[in-house]
Amino acid sequence: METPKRRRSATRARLLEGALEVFAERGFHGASVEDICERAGFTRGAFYSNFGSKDELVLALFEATTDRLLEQIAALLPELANQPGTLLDAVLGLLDDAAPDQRQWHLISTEFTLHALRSPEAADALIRQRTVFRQRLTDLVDEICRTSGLRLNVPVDQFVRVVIALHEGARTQSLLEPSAVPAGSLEHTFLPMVLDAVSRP
Amino acid sequence: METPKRRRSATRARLLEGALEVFAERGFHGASVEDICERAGFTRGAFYSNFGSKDELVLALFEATTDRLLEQIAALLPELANQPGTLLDAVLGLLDDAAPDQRQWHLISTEFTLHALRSPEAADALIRQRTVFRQRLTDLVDEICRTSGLRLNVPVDQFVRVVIALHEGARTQSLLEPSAVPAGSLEHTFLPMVLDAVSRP
DNA sequence: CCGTTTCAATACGTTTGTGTATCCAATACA
DNA sequence: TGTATTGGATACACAAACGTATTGAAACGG
Repeated sequence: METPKRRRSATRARLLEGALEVFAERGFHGASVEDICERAGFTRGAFYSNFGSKDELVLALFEATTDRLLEQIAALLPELANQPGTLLDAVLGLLDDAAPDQRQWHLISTEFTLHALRSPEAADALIRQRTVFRQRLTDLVDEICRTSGLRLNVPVDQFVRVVIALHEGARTQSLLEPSAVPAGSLEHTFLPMVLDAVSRP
Repeated sequence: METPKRRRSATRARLLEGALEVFAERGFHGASVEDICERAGFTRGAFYSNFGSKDELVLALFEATTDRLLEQIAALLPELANQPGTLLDAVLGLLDDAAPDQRQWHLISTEFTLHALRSPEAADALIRQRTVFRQRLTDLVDEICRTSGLRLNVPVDQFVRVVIALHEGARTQSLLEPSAVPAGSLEHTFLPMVLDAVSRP
């Protein structure tokens, strides 16, 4: 139907995509609006007719990216909950497969986190997103516990927080020293111990 | 004796200190040389007679900051190794007390890490620093194991990497949601389980 | 078909930041 | 005490980035 609106939202999407790439490469402050437009194949004119400012873009990008991530998770959930492996396989699978590009997502989300630690409103948005994300993981764990009869003796939310913390910390080390710390190695070595400890009465 | 050299190194130090603060507040790219000089009580003249460029400052700041951190650790080591508590108390104590300001150090080191993930030379420097840091922790663990007869059935370096990963990931959550995740809570809740698991034959 | 509207391009002015070149004061040294 | 040196301030030139104002073209509505 409405071709113009489609065009508009298409350029908006391309700008967001370009922003994602350029932010990952050069960081938030290091990337200029010009860089982003060039990457997307537009000029600044297109940018300022779609966004009021760079800050506004950042917020929009954050929303768009996390929305997509959460959709991705929703798509993965049924498969992970029912299919074969253990609880940890499912949880770690979710953490690994949620984002299409681990490195890029790590760079972007870390950048956002730094931003949030300096800006209360950004912190609000980030906390909301992370809360939803954790809730999805919590639901997954609950589901698997129910079907498998597993019982945890710590709050599931606490358990999920630890898995996330370890995963994020380990990812930093993996990206920095890929050969010394293969992706997922720390999690797969040590999380079973934790799970074992928290799942016995 | 040589007053001028002292003056020079004093202004250098004040510039570095200012840079540390301003970088923590606004991020690396977000902080201008002007900002840093103003914070330190100088003008750009002073800056460019002490540093060749902003990049050079960043490297120098990184070296200076990590040097101080490692000194701090060296000072803490004997006390922690011999005195009262458990192995985990010692290790977590070291991680907590090494930096005088956890928040600032987290912001700075995260910033450096992002920088390193985009710049191979910065990565080299960061990896070196982290290797030394881990080695100190490894030594501490070894020492405590020797005096207490404790025996780990995983490589100590692996164990230390996990502690660091969890600590760094948990710190992100603590800084973002201080009330939901009190500092150290995740570590103190879950690391004992890991230690217990890796210290039984 | 012709006016209108909309979106992106172009052109422009302003600000911000970097780095250099010059100047000034204070200390070192003969 | 006079001269040389050194460190930091001031002034300046230049580049990059932002945001605005204007223009052009393409789709839509009457």
